Amino acid sequence: MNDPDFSRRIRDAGGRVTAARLAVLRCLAEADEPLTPDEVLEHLARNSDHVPDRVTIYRAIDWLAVHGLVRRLATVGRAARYEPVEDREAHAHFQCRRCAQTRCLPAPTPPLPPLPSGYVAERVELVIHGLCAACRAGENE
Amino acid sequence: MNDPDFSRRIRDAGGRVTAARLAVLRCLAEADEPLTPDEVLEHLARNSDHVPDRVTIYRAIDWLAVHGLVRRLATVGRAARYEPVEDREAHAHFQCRRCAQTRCLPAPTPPLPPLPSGYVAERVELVIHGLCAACRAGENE
DNA sequence: GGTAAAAATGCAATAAAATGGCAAAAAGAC
DNA sequence: GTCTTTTTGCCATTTTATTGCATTTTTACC
Ligand SMILES: [Mn+2]
Ligand SMILES: [Mn+2]
Ligand SMILES: [Zn+2]
Ligand SMILES: [Zn+2]
Repeated sequence: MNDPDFSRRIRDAGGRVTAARLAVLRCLAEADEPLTPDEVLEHLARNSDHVPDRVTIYRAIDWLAVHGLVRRLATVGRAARYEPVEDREAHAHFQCRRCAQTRCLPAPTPPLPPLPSGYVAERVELVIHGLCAACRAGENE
Repeated sequence: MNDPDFSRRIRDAGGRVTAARLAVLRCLAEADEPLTPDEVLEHLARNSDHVPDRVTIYRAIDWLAVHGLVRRLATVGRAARYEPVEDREAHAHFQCRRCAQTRCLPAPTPPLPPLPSGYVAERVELVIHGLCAACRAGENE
């Protein structure tokens, strides 16, 4: 599956269309929640034919982020999480403090608050911290 | 300076009042922006008499966070950032993508959006990503 | 299709941030 | 001051990410 849209977006961003970039981008687009680089590697190891090196995944994600095809979320966990930048309006995320699950919420991002002079905003991010349904149910384990 | 209020809050939380906990809590309270554990260590190394071990700082911060005296922010950088939990209403933060400066904004946190059923929110966090005044000025360096 | 230049990759080494184990030290109750 | 429990310091280790460099892949051009 050599999705022509992914290829085009990479080419339009001025980069070379490589197996690693396509695989990473497709992986993030198919996931229904933001993934860590390691989770991307796991997914590719299970579902893909050619599995890129871990460093290549880091570099591919990084390139995609710098060129606006994916975005890195602010997280409380140790690992970074990424999601594809798509048509969908920017939205809020829920982060479970127990299992670190991060999931997209329907809520749109709130409006930009006033900033100190000279500061320029590029993105507004809303993070809800709490317990997911599963963790709440089994909290006393 | 053995601030009785900090001591009391630690004791009320059920812990022992130690030099490290007091120093870390005071450091975060005196800083005007959220700090990383390493920045706390630097501050203490410069301003304090007894400088705790790095691991002790991690453990003190962690204890303070678990007991609600400080809170950990969601960040895009690799290092965690903490700020004291004080009287002040929960507020938004600005994170500079170039220098990683994180600063408190006057804007209060927006209301909680609807969550999937079974999910419980404990905190709402608003993060503004962009460029700080200094980085914007010198962006082409 | 073949060739050359530029960009991307794999692999090993290294760095940054955080955590775990354990004996020694400090804190608090008496 | 003594005793018990908690905390600390030190060292080793883990997790996550980055860097250097030779090799491979991509793309532009013929
Ligand atoms: Mn999302
Ligand atoms: Mn703040
Ligand atoms: Zn959970
Ligand atoms: Zn800046």
